[in-house]
Amino acid sequence: MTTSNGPERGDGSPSEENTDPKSDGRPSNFIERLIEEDNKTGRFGGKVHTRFPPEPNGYLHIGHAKSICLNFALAIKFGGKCNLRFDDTNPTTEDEEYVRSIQEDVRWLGFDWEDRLFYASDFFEELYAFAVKLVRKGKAYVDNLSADDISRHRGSLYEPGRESPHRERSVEENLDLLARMRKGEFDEGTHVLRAKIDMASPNLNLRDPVLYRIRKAAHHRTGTRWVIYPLYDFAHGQCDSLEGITHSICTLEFENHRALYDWFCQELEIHHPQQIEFARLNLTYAVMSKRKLLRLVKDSHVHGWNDPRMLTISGLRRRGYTPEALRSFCDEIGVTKFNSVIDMVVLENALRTDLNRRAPRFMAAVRPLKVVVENYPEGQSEEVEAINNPEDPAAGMRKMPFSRVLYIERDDFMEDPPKKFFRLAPGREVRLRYAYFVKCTGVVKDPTTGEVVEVRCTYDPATKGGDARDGRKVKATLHWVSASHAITAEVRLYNHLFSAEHPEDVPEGQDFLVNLNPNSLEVLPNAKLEPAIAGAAPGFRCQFERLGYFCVDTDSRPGRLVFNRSVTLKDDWSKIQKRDGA
RNA sequence: UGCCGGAUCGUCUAAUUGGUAGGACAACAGACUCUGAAUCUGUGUGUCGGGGUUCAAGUCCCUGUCCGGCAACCA
Repeated sequence: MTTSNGPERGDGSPSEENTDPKSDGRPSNFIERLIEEDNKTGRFGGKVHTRFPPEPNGYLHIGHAKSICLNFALAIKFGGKCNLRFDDTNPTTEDEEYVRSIQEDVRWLGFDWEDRLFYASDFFEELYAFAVKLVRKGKAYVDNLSADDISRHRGSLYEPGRESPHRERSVEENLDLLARMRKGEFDEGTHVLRAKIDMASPNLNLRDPVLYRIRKAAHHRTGTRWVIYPLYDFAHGQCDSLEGITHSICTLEFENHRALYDWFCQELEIHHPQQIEFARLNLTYAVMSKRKLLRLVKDSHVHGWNDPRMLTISGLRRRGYTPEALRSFCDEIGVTKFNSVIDMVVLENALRTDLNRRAPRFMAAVRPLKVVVENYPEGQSEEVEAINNPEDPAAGMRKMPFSRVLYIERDDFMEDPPKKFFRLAPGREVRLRYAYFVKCTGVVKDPTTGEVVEVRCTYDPATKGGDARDGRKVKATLHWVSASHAITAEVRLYNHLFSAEHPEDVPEGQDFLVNLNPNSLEVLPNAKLEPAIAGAAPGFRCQFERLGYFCVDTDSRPGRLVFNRSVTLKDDWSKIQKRDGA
């Protein structure tokens, strides 16, 4: 066997080396420029330490991948480190399951936090001490206004807020109240700790933000040890500080929180990282918010978080995406503060580019159409040699069985073809890749439906291997499989989950679900595959020639392979069809 | 009516910080081709508007317009 690249697991590693960020020296985005500036002035002693800080309340998606790549690549590029930190300050929404999946996803993407795995909950004691310090300084107070009242006192975007009647409690009373909050003496919602800043600030985040709330819920790590939990603003920056983060990179919606971030670091007199905001990733034909993804899962519009139509990392992984493709995508789209929407084809193209280079090719008729080669002896078969990967000579060759009855792709035959169709049609000759030229002599139709159920052909023995020695040309080369040797598999074709380019643009009163694409999944239970692929294991990726890149799904069972279409090949013919408005 | 941020080809993104507006993707055309793939070649009236400074402005100043975010005891 000359095959050197047979089906094997495609989830992993040997060839999937980490592609480091471009190191052409020049900063490639505004964040790198800011860091270079800090390094020049010695602001952090030339140190660069970033972190990826997910909340374990959902699965990671492609937007997180952008952040992960950014943070880890920055650390690599500047010779620093990047931590993984779970921002687990809200016990009611967080779960161990997410902690597990997030770590798996970050690792799969190719990044390593080494021994620097942190949890905000690791710092609950320190955070509490910070709160006490603030109270002692007269910069925080316990309020027992209701949530509604606090909200009402906050004012509006256009009017200043009003101070709480409890704002001027004594330090002693505040200390006492805070201690009793911690001890669990009060019910949820009755008391909060608030910073004392400025109820008239034009930045609403500075209107005495809540620092701690009472939540008598079990935390996935600290159990019932705590009944008060810090809010994001009071946890995030201080955790950054405690971990020695230098550059705290987050998305644009936290821009207005930076003033608070800075205020805490100053008042607490602790190491003060620089918060830098960038625009989150948006893609056409997709939604990205965790809330909406959760909705898709909970309402069963998809089959779970790792449904291959989901742009979660686990969904993309199952779909057949490679870490390399995702990384190069993230690199390609850049980092700015501009609220942009990336065309989905950019993502798809990143996968094509990666897989074209290294995916072995196979033949598969996913919508098989029977072809009988009339002048090929019944019961006879032979083997033809096929190239495993024309982009990679080292991938070698394999043999494919050829015989009298074959399957071709239904789309490759038309009884009455339009002008630009140059595949098989009555009277026309085409090449069966690596095998022979065949000429269509007729069709057999279903007498009731009129549907073509069989194509009749003759082959030219002189064209063996696919070459016509007489210099004869054909306009098309088709993929095919031998019917008696083929294996049957299920193939799942995926299309955009949403049919609208911007699914969230909906008329008043409707929501993004109206834009769900009813044809996002098409299951073809009777695809015919060449036998060489029979042993493929889940995760194995390959190209089905002329169709696209596919991978073996985890739903596969012995004797029953299931393939996911990861992405189609580019297809000029379908473009012509669309343009000529078929 | 407030605060913060943003605006460069269709889309994303560069521009040595005041000195030839470039790349990628898309699109189109062609070459090549045993994948209508890949590859190669070619194709662009793009700096939000109006003023100003300057020999020179995407970059600086003034002014306007449009877009996004912000009023959880979520992150």
